[in-house]
Amino acid sequence: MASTAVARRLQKNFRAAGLEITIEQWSVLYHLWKEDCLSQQELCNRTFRDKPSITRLIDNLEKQRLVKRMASKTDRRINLVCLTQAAIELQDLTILIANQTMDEALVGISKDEINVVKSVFQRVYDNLTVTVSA
Amino acid sequence: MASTAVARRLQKNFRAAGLEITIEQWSVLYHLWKEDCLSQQELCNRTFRDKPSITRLIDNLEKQRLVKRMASKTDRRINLVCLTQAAIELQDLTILIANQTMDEALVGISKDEINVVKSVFQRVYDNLTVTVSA
DNA sequence: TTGAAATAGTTGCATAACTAACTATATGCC
DNA sequence: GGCATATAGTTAGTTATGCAACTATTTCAA
Repeated sequence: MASTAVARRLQKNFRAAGLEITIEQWSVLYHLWKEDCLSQQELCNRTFRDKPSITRLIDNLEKQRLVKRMASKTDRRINLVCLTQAAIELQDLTILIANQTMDEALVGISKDEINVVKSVFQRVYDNLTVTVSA
Repeated sequence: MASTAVARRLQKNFRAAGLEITIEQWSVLYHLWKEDCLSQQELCNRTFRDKPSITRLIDNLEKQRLVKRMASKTDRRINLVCLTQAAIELQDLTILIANQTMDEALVGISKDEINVVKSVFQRVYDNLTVTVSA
């Protein structure tokens, strides 16, 4: 319920600022702002989504002219997903809104507590996803 | 990513046990096991979902003959959602699987850490949803 | 070198979420 | 009594997720 509440609030704050992107689309853009022109597979890994989800998120981002698929020159199976100028211009405002939303959510919560939560979640993630090699 | 990993693992464990229910359906049943024959609105409140989501979850649960909508005798606007015998029989097994899944997820995590996480999430939830009355 | 297996991406189908608009019933004030 | 308003639930449209099956391309080993 807490995570749903945060997601709803972030979406609401995007809309209030006139931004027509979903938080899922934003999470893809976020990784492209850190490193542009990633393959769809690399976006799957970094956003923890499966391939069909990324295919359709990129479809919608392309419709909104926020990214473009570019064929890789070295491997013809690969699409590189690259930001458009419009998407580059969204970066500062959306990250500001995301930070403000986290501030709203984290009122009264200490750095130490946040670190405990992060550490617990990392271990939960590892418990369920790290495979032991023989 | 941690919460998605837990959700995926729980769904996988349900399937492995031959259970054809989604975790969203399970979360509705969970509240009905605690108190049967709730209105759809009450299920909205308890599961933190909106009304259309509950309408369709109940549609699907009815198709699978796990719940029945019964007209309220005191207020004709209200559907009471009641468990069938088949759903009552699912309770023990699914709660066992859910507990086992949490055990898998929480390996190496202390009670104190869990309490910090719960407390932080309660405050995040309150920060975003509790409205101050004048 | 050729053919099996691996990798990258897409499509189809089912379920679920959010918003907005809608119907039906109940409440309450004048 | 009658009308405005509130409440309970449904429907329609868009986006997103998971799974399975599919195509295209690359890799690698017999």
